[in-house]
Amino acid sequence: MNNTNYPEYEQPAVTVDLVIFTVSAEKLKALLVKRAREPYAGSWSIPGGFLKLGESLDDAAVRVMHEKTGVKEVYLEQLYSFGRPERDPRTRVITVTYIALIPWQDLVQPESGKVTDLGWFDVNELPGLAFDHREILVYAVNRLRAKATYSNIVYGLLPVQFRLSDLQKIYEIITDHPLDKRNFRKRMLATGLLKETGKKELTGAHRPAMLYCFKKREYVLME
Amino acid sequence: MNNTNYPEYEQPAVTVDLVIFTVSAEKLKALLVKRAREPYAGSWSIPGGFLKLGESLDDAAVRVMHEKTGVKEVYLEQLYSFGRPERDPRTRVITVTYIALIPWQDLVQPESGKVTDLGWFDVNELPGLAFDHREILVYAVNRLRAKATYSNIVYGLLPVQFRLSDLQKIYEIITDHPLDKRNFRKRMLATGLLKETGKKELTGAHRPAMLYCFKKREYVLME
DNA sequence: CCAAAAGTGTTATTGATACACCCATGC
DNA sequence: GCATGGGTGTATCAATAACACTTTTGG
Repeated sequence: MNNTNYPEYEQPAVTVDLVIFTVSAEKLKALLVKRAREPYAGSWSIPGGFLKLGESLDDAAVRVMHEKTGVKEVYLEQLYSFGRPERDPRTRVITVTYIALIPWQDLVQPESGKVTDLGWFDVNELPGLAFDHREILVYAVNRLRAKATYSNIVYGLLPVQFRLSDLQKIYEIITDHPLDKRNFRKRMLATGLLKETGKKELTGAHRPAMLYCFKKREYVLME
Repeated sequence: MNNTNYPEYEQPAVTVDLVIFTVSAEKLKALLVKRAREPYAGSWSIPGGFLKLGESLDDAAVRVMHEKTGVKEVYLEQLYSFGRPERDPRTRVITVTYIALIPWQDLVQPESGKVTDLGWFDVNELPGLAFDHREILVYAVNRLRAKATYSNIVYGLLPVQFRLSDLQKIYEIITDHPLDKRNFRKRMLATGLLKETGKKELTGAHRPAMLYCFKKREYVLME
């Protein structure tokens, strides 16, 4: 024993892994990284990295987010910690996972042009994933679905200004249920979280839509 | 670098800490341990321990629970992972925290007879706590409050058989709101999660109450 | 017969759901 | 003028909330 009462035996490694969501082309998608090295070389995995000793868990999540997407200001929420002893074949690794939400419009190069080791995948058509990353991703999708129904979490998937039909579409994609347009609008406006911008959408061969924004871009429980 | 692609620099320590709840004497209480050693020697803290390399996070939680209460079969749920670099003054420690619920009646020696380094504290009258344990405890209470309103989580605080008034009292204590007796009973029976046992409470100078139990003692969402 | 907790229904209010047509624009 | 999505109101139904007295037992 040392005099600090801390164990001297080996400690597990700690990583921070992210399930980064966006919505595009009517699909809920997650960002995956193709692994370059063993184990699971060539497999897709969710992005992550080792926790550095000086940084908090949240800081590590922000760092990984920035490394993979170039974006810093996003919705981030700790999801769960996974730590089965066998989840990494080499050594003991505890992973603290996060959900991140990013508006499709904020991505620097949508559909990852020439970068082939990064890809956005429809969460309903996932490739084989390394480690226990499928379990993590499924857990994240369930959490996102649940929170969409009782919070304004989807603001993280929308640009600053949006049409009510954009908002409705996001809800429909995440929960996979169609919504009634009139009831949806009534309910959303009743929350008091939205504000008309006064501006109108210009493009499109149809009546232009009022653009709305969230009064505060922060997580709030609804209803 | 080694050939496993794992960092050779120092890893943080990983602990598993528990917020163990019970309800007694009309109060929601948490189990605290008086620290024997520095840092925070003499302060109260939530029970916990270092993760062993061969055990899962859940296994570690069960182990700590058993060590402190002598009880193994309890409701356990992972709460959150805390990892501010300065949260332990000596070295980097990530803690994965859990909530545990235990029926007062299951405790071997209620009000911890001669054991003075363990104590049950009203969550509204907490002593000074070591590390960031106050933050963790407050977080746990909020989670328990929230879940009480939309799940049957309170089964973990009740013995196998109980009166509907016991159930109501638990809800009132956790949420700190009085409930209407008739509406409460209607709503609870409507969930279909309860079953009459046929037995009746015997003690007491009043009409004996029907005893109920949960059809399944497992976590279910309500409403 | 008194104290103590158990048990039991109805009404009013509120929120949720279902549903169909006209409007403004670009081409 | 036609195709496209934008925008609006009412009626029904379901869930929730408010509310007070009778019953059974022990002492």
